[in-house]
Amino acid sequence: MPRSTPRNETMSIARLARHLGLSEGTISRALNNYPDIADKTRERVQKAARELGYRPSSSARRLARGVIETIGFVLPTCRTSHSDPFLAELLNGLATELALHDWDLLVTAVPDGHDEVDVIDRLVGSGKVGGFVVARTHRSDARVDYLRNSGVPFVVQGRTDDPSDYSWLDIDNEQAFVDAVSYLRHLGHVKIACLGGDPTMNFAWQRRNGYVHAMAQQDGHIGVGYLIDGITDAVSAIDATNRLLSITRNDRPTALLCVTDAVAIGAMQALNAAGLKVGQDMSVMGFDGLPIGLAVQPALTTLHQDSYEIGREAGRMVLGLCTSTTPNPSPLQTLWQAKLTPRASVNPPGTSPAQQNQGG
Amino acid sequence: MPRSTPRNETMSIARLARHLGLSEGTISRALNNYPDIADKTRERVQKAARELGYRPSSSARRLARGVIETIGFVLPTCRTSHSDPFLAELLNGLATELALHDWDLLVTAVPDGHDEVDVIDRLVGSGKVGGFVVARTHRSDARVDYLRNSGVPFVVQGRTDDPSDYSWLDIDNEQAFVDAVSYLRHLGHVKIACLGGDPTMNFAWQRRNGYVHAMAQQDGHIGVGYLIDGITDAVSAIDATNRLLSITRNDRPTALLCVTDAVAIGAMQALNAAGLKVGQDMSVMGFDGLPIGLAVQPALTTLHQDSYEIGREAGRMVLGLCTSTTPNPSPLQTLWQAKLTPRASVNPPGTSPAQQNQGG
DNA sequence: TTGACTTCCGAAAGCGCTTTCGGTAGCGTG
DNA sequence: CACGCTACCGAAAGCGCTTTCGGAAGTCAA
Repeated sequence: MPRSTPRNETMSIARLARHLGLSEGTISRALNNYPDIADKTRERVQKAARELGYRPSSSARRLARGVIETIGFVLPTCRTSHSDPFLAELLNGLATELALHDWDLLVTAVPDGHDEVDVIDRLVGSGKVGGFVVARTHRSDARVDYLRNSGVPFVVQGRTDDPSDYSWLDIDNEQAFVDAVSYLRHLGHVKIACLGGDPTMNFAWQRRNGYVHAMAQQDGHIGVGYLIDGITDAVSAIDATNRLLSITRNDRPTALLCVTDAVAIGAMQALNAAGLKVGQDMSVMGFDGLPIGLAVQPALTTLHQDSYEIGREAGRMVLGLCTSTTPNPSPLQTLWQAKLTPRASVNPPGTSPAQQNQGG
Repeated sequence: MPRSTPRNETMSIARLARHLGLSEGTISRALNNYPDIADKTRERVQKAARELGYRPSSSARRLARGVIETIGFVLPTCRTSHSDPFLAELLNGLATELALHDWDLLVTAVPDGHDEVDVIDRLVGSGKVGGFVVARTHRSDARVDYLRNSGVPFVVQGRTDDPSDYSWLDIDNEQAFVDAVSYLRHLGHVKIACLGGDPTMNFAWQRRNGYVHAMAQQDGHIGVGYLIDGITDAVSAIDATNRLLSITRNDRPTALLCVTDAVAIGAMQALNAAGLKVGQDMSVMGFDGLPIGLAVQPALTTLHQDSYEIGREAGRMVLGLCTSTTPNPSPLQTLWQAKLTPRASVNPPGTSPAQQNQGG
């Protein structure tokens, strides 16, 4: 079990130096692969360090080198997206990418009554983090505004209304919903409704815009009451769907575009409860590609985004900014396309059970 | 010359000292509320520090004081519980509690091909964290074994098979499933089946045991094929439920206890697909209290656990251990009770729609 | 043998903060 | 006025590491 011995008191570089009869400076340079150390010495030092379980103190190293090698991340406060699967995966990808480069991820939450920007400011000001990642951006986002003139390298997952002069990566939400509308119209749907999310969140706003623009361009008719904003979870989706169902039979939409899978699942429940068949009486489409979309009946057609990979990429980008030697690196901006994933919850209008898509 | 504007350069304690005509030591003691500093001086220093935006460098402070004030957390690797709502909430609670005490949370992931214990070891060894929190414990857990003789204070969310000599907090999973069985039997159910989770995960094992013991004690009969292990998500739940439905009519269970809400929702989908009415033909019960349980039809009876509060408590406990002055503080152990939350998915066997529980 | 290099390592000065120790001023007491 | 005492602050030694600088060997050509 050649892991560091538990009873490992403080194994400092000084002890190592004494042990080997070398100076501290030599040890340090040997361990950090400086070229002016004899190969024989370097190996001897590295071997001893390994055997004695020496680990440089990161505080001391950071202080001496003046680097941080830590990225900050603030958990979004919005109570509505509490059990947010997207976020968990994003965090996982981000942490993985950073771990692979021996950087740390400092995660903090915003306690009730505290200001989110203050929390970021403390992290940055005390030199605890050398870079930042923010997620779940609002159309106008105080965090981004703060970071923009803080001098700290940062990457935004999502964009704000004015995304020109900073680094971000985002799903092309608008295009995704344009594609979704095209897909539905291609199948023959004309009366397409939309359950939009919180309009202050940019991803929801963009998706909503994609719907509105695509409907306009494709001569689609957005019927009265077809567009319902502010739907953030399955519970509010049920309510909204029931409002759609109160529209008179002739004007009722045949397809329903939902801002997230969670909302789509709520909509499906409401349709079931009303005795309507999803995929026949009404087609339903979500966004995210959650695993549960495969479990529901019928399986949920969705726009899939790989949050884990988005997290990884966010990590790569912020590392790139932090380790860049140029004083003011130009912003990195990456746009991803969501993948339309057809399943059984969407079919041409008036489909009979026999003709229905295979789920899966 | 007068420096009115706070330069954005590094505002060190040395600059502050020069600015005020005091020594660095005095500044430090003034800011840290040492008693041997004149009130007048203290106020003058704190005012200047505030105005000039001075923030002590945390690396330097940590190095000098020999404290860490950072807690480590490793994201679980299990691919199955990827978009795990429980974990996201736990993290939120933990981060909140730590933030309130100005401690940091260092989150890391385990990249593919890396060893989880090595990851912890590096964090501990390099002095990056002064305490640890682990979640999603296995019955036999290498992480706990490592931490147990590492000397680092740590708290485990969940327990291992031998939970005697370390600090943990956990839901009383076994009791919860005992209660669940009692509840179902009280309603008249005798043929009760169970979809258990990954038996190497302790929470799943405990719940399964609760089911087995309660059935034995209450003269319940665990029919052939009634207990199915290894169900970790909605997709595998569908498959397992179909197996239950292949049992001949007379022996078929009338109630189904599921290891998690996600599994329960999969089971409900399978029952629906088979043309059975959940809450009438078969009662279904989950565990977690996810919001989506309110959105499904019928609403899901569940055993609710407040993951956010569990995270908060984990934070309190690990802070307690880390700041304890006694050299070997005795372990803190907290057991929580899950709250049985009756909803429409559970009713006495043979309930007609009219008699059914109200959802909500 | 000398000088000019090269190779390799030790000495020492930090990084920005904390904390011990000691000293000065000011106070009161006899 | 000497004494002790307290209140307050400065000097300085770290914390554990990095990095510059310079010097002692060793190498090679002339």
